[in-house]
This record gives sequence, C-alpha cells and structure tokens, in this order.
Amino acid sequence: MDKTYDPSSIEGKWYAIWENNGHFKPAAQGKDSYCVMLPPPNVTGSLHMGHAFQDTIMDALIRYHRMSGKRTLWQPGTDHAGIATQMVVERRLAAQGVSRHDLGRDEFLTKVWEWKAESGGTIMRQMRRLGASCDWSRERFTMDDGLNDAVKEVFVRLFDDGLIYRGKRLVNWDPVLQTAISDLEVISEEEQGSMWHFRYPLTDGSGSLVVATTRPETMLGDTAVAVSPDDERYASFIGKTITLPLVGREIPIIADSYVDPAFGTGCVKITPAHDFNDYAIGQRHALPMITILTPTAHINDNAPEAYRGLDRFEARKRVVADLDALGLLVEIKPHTLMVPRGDRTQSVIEPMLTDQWFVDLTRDTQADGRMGGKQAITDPALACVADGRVKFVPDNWSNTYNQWLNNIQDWCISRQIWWGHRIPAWYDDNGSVYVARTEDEARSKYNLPAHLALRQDTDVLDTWFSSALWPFSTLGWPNQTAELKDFYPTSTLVTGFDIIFFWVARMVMFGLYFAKDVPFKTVYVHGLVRDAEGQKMSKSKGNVLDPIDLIDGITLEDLVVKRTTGLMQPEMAKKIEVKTRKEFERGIPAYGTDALRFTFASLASNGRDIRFDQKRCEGYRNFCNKLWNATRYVLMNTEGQDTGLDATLPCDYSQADKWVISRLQQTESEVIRHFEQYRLDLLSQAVYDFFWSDYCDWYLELTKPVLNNPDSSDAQKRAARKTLVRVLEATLRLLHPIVPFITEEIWQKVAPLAGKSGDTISTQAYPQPRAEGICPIALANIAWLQEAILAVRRLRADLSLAPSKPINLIAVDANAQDQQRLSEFAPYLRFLAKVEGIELANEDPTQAAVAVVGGNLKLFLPMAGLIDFEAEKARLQKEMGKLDVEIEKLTGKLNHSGFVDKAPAALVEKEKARLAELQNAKSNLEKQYAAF
RNA sequence: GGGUGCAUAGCUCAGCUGGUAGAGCAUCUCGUUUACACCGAGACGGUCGGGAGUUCGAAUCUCUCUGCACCCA
Repeated sequence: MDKTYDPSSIEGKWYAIWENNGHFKPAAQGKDSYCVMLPPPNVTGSLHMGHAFQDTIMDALIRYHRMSGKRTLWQPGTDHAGIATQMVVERRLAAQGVSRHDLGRDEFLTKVWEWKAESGGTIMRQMRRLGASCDWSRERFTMDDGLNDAVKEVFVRLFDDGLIYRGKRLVNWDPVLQTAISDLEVISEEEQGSMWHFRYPLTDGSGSLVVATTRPETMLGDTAVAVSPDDERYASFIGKTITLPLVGREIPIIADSYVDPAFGTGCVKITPAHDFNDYAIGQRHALPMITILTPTAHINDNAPEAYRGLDRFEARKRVVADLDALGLLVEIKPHTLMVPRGDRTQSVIEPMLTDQWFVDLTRDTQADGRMGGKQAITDPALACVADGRVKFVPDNWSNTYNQWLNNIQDWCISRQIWWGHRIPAWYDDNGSVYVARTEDEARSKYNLPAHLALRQDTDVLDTWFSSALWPFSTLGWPNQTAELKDFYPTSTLVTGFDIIFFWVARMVMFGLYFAKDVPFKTVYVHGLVRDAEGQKMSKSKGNVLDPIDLIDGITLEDLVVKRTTGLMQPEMAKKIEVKTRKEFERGIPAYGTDALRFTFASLASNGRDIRFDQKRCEGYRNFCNKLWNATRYVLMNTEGQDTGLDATLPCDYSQADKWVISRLQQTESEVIRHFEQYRLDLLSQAVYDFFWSDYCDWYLELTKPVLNNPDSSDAQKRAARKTLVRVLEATLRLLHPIVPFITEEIWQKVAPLAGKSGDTISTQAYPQPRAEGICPIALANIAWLQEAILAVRRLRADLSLAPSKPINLIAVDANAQDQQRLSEFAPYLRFLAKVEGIELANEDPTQAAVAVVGGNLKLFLPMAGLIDFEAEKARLQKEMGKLDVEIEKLTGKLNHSGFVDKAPAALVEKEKARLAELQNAKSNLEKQYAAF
C-alpha cells in the first residue's frame, strides 16, 4: 500500500464493480425488507450540496440495512420538473430569438425531450461518484410510460370519485410563465411601496369616500366599496352608490366585517377578480367579478379604452396621474407591503380569475352523499400521523405537517404550460368535459357519437401531482406487482423540511387513497446545507460549493470562473470574486468522496441546519488517512504471518487484546443504536473516537512491545495479530455505510487475514456486539495503565524532560493489585511512558517529582541533579490547587444534609469514595511539597 | 398576529430519561521513535444568552426577558 491515502486512486474502480455485479439490487435473502425512495431530482439538474448531504444519509441507511440482512431497495429516478425545465428550454430558445409559441406545442416538446437527452442523467452520474448504492436497473422518470399511466389512472379515479373538479377560481397567476401556480410556489416578502388614497364621489353628489390601495390599477375592476358595519362614520353611506372615477361604473357601498375601521381610511375598494380577500367579499355580496388583466398582465378590454393594452405598472402610473388631474388623489404614503412573487420567475404574482382543475381537500361530503375530499383524503392523512403509522424524525415536524393539513385549501393542479402530464380531459364544442384515460375511452365511457369533435384540455398537471405517486408508481402501480407487495409501504423517507407540504403530505394523501397504506413509516427530516457563514447557498450570492469539487478538488481560478459565470446579476461578479479569493486562497484540495460523506454524516444532527466547514472535511480526510496508515501497520505485522486462522492453535490474549475487543463491542452497540435513532452525527463520532483514540492511539501501540519482543510466545503474538486484524476488519464493516470506498479497498486486503471471504464488503454482515466479548477486568486494567502512562507523560512534559531522556520510575505505596499491574504492564510502561527501570519502594525518594495514580499509588521520577526545586514546587502547588477546587465542591455537597438524605445511596457512596481519593492524593502531594 | 427552532471553549457543534461540562478545528509548548507530520506527546481555554422558579442537586425541567433563524397568515 502507498504511504499516503489517495482517494482518487481507489474510488474510481469500486463503484463499477459494485454496480456491474448487481450488489445494489434487492437480494433474496432475509424476509424483512427495507426500502428508500430517492426524492426524484430534476432530470436535467446537477448535484448540489443538499443532494449530496441527503444522498449520504440515504446511502448510509441503505448500506446499513443491506448489511444487516434486509431485502433492501433504494429506488432511484428523476422528475420532469415541469416549470423549471420548461423555463430552461425557453431561455435557451430565447437566446436564438425563438419563443415557444413560434414553434408550437409539439415542436417545443421535441426540443424539451432533446434537452433532456442532452442534459439529463448528469445528476445520476454524480450520485454514482458519491457512492450511492441505488438499484439503477429500476431507475424511473416521472414521464416514462408506466408513470404516465399511473398519473392518468389517479386523475380519472379521483374525478370519477367526485374529488377532482374544474372551476373558475381566483388563482396565483404568474404573468411571465402565463400559468397558475400553487400557493406554495408563491413567495411573499416585504417590499417598500406606496399607499395611495383616492377620493370616490357618491353618485348622488352628496359627498365622497376616500379609499386606500397599494395597487391603484386594480380600481379599473372595482365593483364595490366596503366599510365596516360597526363604523359610525360611514353608517349613513351604506346602500348608496359611487360612480367609479375614470370608469364611470356605478358601484354600491356595502358593509362587511372584513373591513378594519382602524386601517387606512376605513373604506376599502373591492376588486373581486384581482384580490383574494375581495373575492371572498364579492362572493358574500354577489358582486360582479370584472377581470381587467390579460394573461400577460396588460389591461384588457373590460377597462376604459384609454388604458387598454398598457402593462399593469404603466397602467398604475396612468391611473394615478389621471386621478390626480381630476383632483381625486388625496395623498401618497410610503408603505411596506407583502409582495407575492413567483419562486421561479420572481415576477409579481397577480390573483387571476381563471378556469382551473382542483383536487377537493376541504369538503366533508358531496351533494350526492359520497365522501368529500376532507373525509376521503385530508382526514386520513392527519390520522396516520396522529396514530403513529407515519413518524417524523425529529418529531416536532409533525406539528408543521398537521398545521398545514388543518388549514389546507383545495389543490390547484392545472398548469398552463406544455411540459408535463397533459390533463386527460376532453371537451366538445359545447364545453362539456369528459374525463378518461384516452379519447377512445372517453367516447365509450360517455357514449359519445364517433363524429363528435373532441379536443383535449391543453393544460398539464402540477409536477407534484406525479411526484405524489412516486412511492407506488415506481413500484409498478396500478399493477399489483411483486415489488409493490415487497416494498410498499416503504421504510424511510429522507427529505428536507422545505418540501413537507409540497411533497410529503401529498404522498401520504395519495398513498393512503390509492395504495391503501401509508407510503413510508418514517420521515427523516434533515436541515439545509449552508455555507461557512451560515448563509444559504445560492448562485446569485456566489457562495455555492459543488460537491464534486470537494471530491476532486478545484483550483482557485477555476472556482472563481465557475462562480462568476452565468449570473443573473453580472454586476455581482466582482464582489463574488473578491470573497471567493479570500475564502479559498489555495482553491479546494481533493478531499475524496469518503471524507465528504463522513463530513456530512458527522454534521447530520437532528433538526438543525448545517454549516459546511471545509476544516471538518479536512479533518475527516485525515481520518481516512489514519485508517489507511493504521492498516499499513496491521498488514506489515500480519501479512504472511500467523493471524490465528487455524482455530486449533492456542491464543494467549493479553489484557490489551481483551480491552480493545471489549471497546469494539461497546462501539458496535453504540453505532447500531445511533443508526436506529437516525443520529449519524453521534454514530460517526463514536466510531471515529473508537478507531483513532482507542485502536490507534492505544491498542496499536500496545501491540508493539508484544510483537517486537523476541521473548513473546507464539500464542501471545498469534493472539495480538488475530486481534489486530479482526478488530480492524470489524471496524471496516462498521464504517462501510459512511465511507464505502476506502473500507472496500482495505477490506479486500484485511478480510482474508481475518478469516473472512466474499466479493465485497458491501454485502458482508454488519457487526453485532457480543456481551461476552466485554471483559470488565481488562477495561479496568487498561484504564489503570492509561492513567499511569498519562501521569508520567504529564510529569515529563511539565518538567521539560525530553522524551528521549531515559528515566527510572519508582513506585511507592503500591498495593497488591498495583504491584501486579506494574509487573504485568512493565513492558507497556517502558515503551509508552519511556521509562527504563521500574522499582518498588516503601519510602518516598528525595529529589524526585511525583504523580499520584488512583489516590494511593505514587509514581516518582527521580531527578537528582536535574530538578528545579522552585519549578517543581510551583507545579505541585498548581496540582494541589486543582485538587482543592474539587475537594471543596465535594465536601460542600457531602456536608449538605439534603444531599446525603435524599440522593440515591449509591451516588452518595460514590462521591464519598471520590472525596477520599482526592484527599489522599492531595495529602501525598502536600507531603512531597513539604519535603522540598 | 400564530407556530417551530436556536443561543454551551476563539470557531463549528455534541451533551439520551436532571447526578463530577465534551469533541473536532484554532492557539501555545515539545518531538522527526521503524503505520501515519493528512502524525505523536502535552497544555491553555466555559458563572452552558439574562433573570426567576421546582429540586438535596439544573446546560438538562417550568416560567419570563433578550437576540437570531425559519414556517404559516
């Protein structure tokens, strides 16, 4: 093996071997199944840090369960991402001066499929680099044939069950995309705007009212003015009418409790076709709904001629100017308001009255007595979380889920775009609608004559409509396949909190309704990956890290170029460049996949966003190097030698051997517990500590005096070698779910020495702790040894005694056990504490520095001629000072009657014993101090 | 306005059902000993955001205040 761990030289080969040998396919063994659905990424997208984090978690879980003997499936696939993908293709066409309308629907869709062919699959290749052990032979796409069928099936069944309806409703309209979008796709943020106050004259000339608005252009569609019924100022106006300025329409003054008399002037203009609140008022008062905007948010023909064709913001200026000219503009106040913008286009969203398809989620029962959406879909989705069939980890996300479902609105599922699942509904010339899987089916289902002209609805379905079916559509539904039987309900869903509403809740709804069971048992919700400063990563901020760059490394120059090209706001480039150059002076070194995965795992604590810290990544790369080099040591000492493979030959296990075996059992229990509780952070910490602090820092060192000593027996050496390789081999299996590549590479070499065989570590059994492997005596012995060695090392360091300087050790007041240990562990003490002779004495030696082990045993380093009395006295004083603080705390506690009386007796005894030990140690030091 | 988190060593974070405050990184000192300088040995560093309460005992439970983040309206 090379001296230094080089991830690039080992990571390439293993993935292909795993995949080609079908190691990621569900194996037949084991009755229990374990299944994870990959949240399908955008088919033309590329891997970002959030994916890499999420994929690491999923892969760790999958590999753990696979090794634990479950029939395991990680189902991969991609999403057609309707709006996002369409926008990308439109933008590319726009660069050539072509719009989708120039091409027409069919040709445009051809272009999208071309784009998919060209750009799709990137993310799946990148996932392979991450080591993701998906069953790629089952890869699906939300628009492939089977999934298309599932979408149609669901739509038709819901329609036939009366749970999908079409209606003219106010929806969020994106004028750039010219489509409706769901509430969830609208981001409202505070922006600075104005509040305009207009005077509206009464028709009878008896006065006027002043209304306030943040969107003056909507006044062209006003159909009423509302005041509060409790507002005495306006009581006499109710029932009168206003002649709407600029328009000339006569509109009523109505009373509605929605109006807050304290806000603005207490008078509200009502535009039912362009505001959600006004829409509700309009319905209550049966007001006309006048749409004044075109799909591109220009003024339409329902408005006076002067404004027709104007863009909405231009119209706003004109309306204000014209009212001003009429003397009807009262005032303009600066006003902070929530502006809704589309999450894709950033354009201001207009509430727009349009025909859309909805899934009913709010009606209790239908007119004909059948269940409404609330009873059929929403309530069951709430119930399965309430009764624990679906669990959130961490649990508090169930609150978020419940809250949303309890306030849910009907789901607008139609989108006026082209890329997506076309709605399976046909219209005749009278506008009657026929829903069926195909046109032929529609004709037979509705008994339509063959000559009747039908045209299919031009809209497509919301992308989340198809994603909601993912857990069962990918398993073959609506066919009752074997996979569906084996893997549905799936086991764990790993996802970000940001799509609990979009996706998680909807999968639960459709899963229960169509697959008759919950789609998954556990939802593990992870945090967001942020940059080192805690900022969200975004292209526009220029703080994005590409996981592949962390794996392969990237030069500073390349990174700067990457971050500053293709910006929406090119003026940010300078700033981004400066920051990048400062933060990544030397670019990013190649950390390798395993180090990156370990970093993600170690940061994956529950319910918290994570800041990605390059330093952590470096630390875990170092861990991989440690693993690599410890293996080199083990191989050097075991290859070609007797590692105890022949069970008939005797093994004489040392205390150190038994100790490390015990620690391994303890670590295995911990790791398994953490896997079951989704605490990958604690898991990686536990195994890191065990391997570095116990195995490398202590155990490897403790084998040296045995293996290098010609006097050691064969049975002793055999035991040491066997322990070395077997503990290492088990640790590799323990680590494999987190760091698959390096463990595979090393395992291939170590496994035969440990008596293991197999093609790959990835299908070996996960380590199971054995209670009988834990030896309490060895644990106590090695704890004592560590304490003694640390005490001597500290003394040496405190006294500035070079490690190379030979020194003797004199033990005073050693009891029988101490004497036994001193003698048994003498080789260890000599090697690790760098002492030469070890003597027992009854008297404290003069001119020596002392350390106390366990309260009684005194270890002296004789320093005749070397000792600096003042320095030594100062050192002792410091030591005593530390003890004093502890002693004071403890005596205070033990003198407190409440503690002695009420605390558990065992605890009191323990504290008493500790106090005695501390006091003993203190008096030993005092004696020594006095001797100087 | 409603809800959910978070505040612990210089930095990033652990700390399970209340019982001696931990890790990594950074800093300082020593060391190139035959697995590893992507290393080893040692050290420094915290009245656990403020206040109150429950308790023999609170980083941990309750209340409250302050600051920050996110979600919903």
